[in-house]
Amino acid sequence: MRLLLVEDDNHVAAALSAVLARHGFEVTHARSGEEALRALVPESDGFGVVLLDLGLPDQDGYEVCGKIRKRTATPVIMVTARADVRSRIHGLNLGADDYVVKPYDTGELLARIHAVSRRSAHDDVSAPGENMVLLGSVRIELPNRQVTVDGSVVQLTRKEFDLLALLAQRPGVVFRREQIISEVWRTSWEGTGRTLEVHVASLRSKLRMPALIETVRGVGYRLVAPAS
Amino acid sequence: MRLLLVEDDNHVAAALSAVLARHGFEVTHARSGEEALRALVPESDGFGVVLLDLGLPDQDGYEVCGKIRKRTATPVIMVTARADVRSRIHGLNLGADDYVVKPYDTGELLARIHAVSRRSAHDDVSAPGENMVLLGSVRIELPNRQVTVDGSVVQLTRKEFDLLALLAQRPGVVFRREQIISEVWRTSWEGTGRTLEVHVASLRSKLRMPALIETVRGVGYRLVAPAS
DNA sequence: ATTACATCTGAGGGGAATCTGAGCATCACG
DNA sequence: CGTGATGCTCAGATTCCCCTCAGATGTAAT
Repeated sequence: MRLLLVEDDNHVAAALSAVLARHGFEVTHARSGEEALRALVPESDGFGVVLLDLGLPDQDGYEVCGKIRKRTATPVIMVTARADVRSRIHGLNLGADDYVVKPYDTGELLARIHAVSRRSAHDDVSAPGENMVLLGSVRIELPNRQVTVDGSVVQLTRKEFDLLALLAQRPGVVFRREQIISEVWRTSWEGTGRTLEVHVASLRSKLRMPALIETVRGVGYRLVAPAS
Repeated sequence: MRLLLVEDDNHVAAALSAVLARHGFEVTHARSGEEALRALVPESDGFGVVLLDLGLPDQDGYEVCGKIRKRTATPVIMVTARADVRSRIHGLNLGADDYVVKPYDTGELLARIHAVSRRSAHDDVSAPGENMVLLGSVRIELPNRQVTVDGSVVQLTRKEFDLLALLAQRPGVVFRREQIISEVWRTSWEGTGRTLEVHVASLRSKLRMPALIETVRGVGYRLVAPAS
């Protein structure tokens, strides 16, 4: 599995990389927040997990985490010397999947990496095998995030695609609103806005097939399955 | 979201339940490993996360975690006083999603619960057979909230479906009115309204099989088991 | 800085889902 | 039968949920 290590201290990074490599990880090293974000372009990232050290020179580590979260769904483990509870809560609420305080035990870190990546293994869209979904005239290519309707490409934004991809994982089954929000937005965040509806509306209009996404009143949404 | 709290100390459980409830969780309390496992029967589980205290009277907490993992994909957060690294690693490698050491900060616990449930909002891969109930010519598909009678789809509203799904969990057994109301309406009100009757009536008419839902005078309702 | 776009927020409205209450039907029991 | 208790039907009234829209905020590229 590929792992992105964000850490400004070269010595620490080298030592940790060695350990991780010995346990089967393919480590990429980023020295700054900017470098990390550049590596995480959604179309080509393929990282299974991000190890994010908060003591970065160029940006606030929390900001970086927030930006990562907006860009991809790749799980993030924060690593930092800041042990106080407030920092932990802040980090976790920004969408981090775990928060480890230095100094940490390497074995535990490894166990936590495994725990986190175990969870998101399902969502992995890196294997180019059966990662295409066909629904009537709509074709969804998960790996390259492309959608075509009647053969012509439709440009979807990041959230639009994530939303569609989620629903397309199981056509016909109903996804609850909260479920969709936590999967697509991945941040504990109140539901007072009309955000989800807006994105659904935009999707419906772009796919030129409003009936494809069915709203299940009081519950959520689902894709209508092609006649079975 | 539903949460299963496994904790043998009633005082601790009560206090924690209150906090969790105040943050929007619907808490079920299990006092032993056995009780927890009984609550996690696939058909009625629906828990978003399990909080597992390791200091249980009847079984070793780690074993319970392993058994839970074999039974469902519901995320597990271990809570324990055992702080040593070896225990943490052991727990995480057994399939726990997070490991929190007592005494913990409640806010952090909440943040971790959110982080964990966020990550795994959907992954219990469901065999279609398990989540489908057949009653004569009526077929109920739980995941996609669809009901068909003689092969043709019947549109049910939210309450109608919830009500039918509840009764269908145990065909033949009688559900008491109050029981139905607290399950479907998730509130223990209901003084004097004719609400339940109205929904039952509507269900009967939509299913075109009035005899399917039998009213048990003075008690409640039940589905008649397919008599054949 | 400017621009283009993506995303989020809040108000307003419509329509389905749900609730309510009164009167009617049915049941259990004498 | 007669009677009270319980469940049923029906038609508004009401609530709730979702959609649309228009602008505010945020983000990435020039």
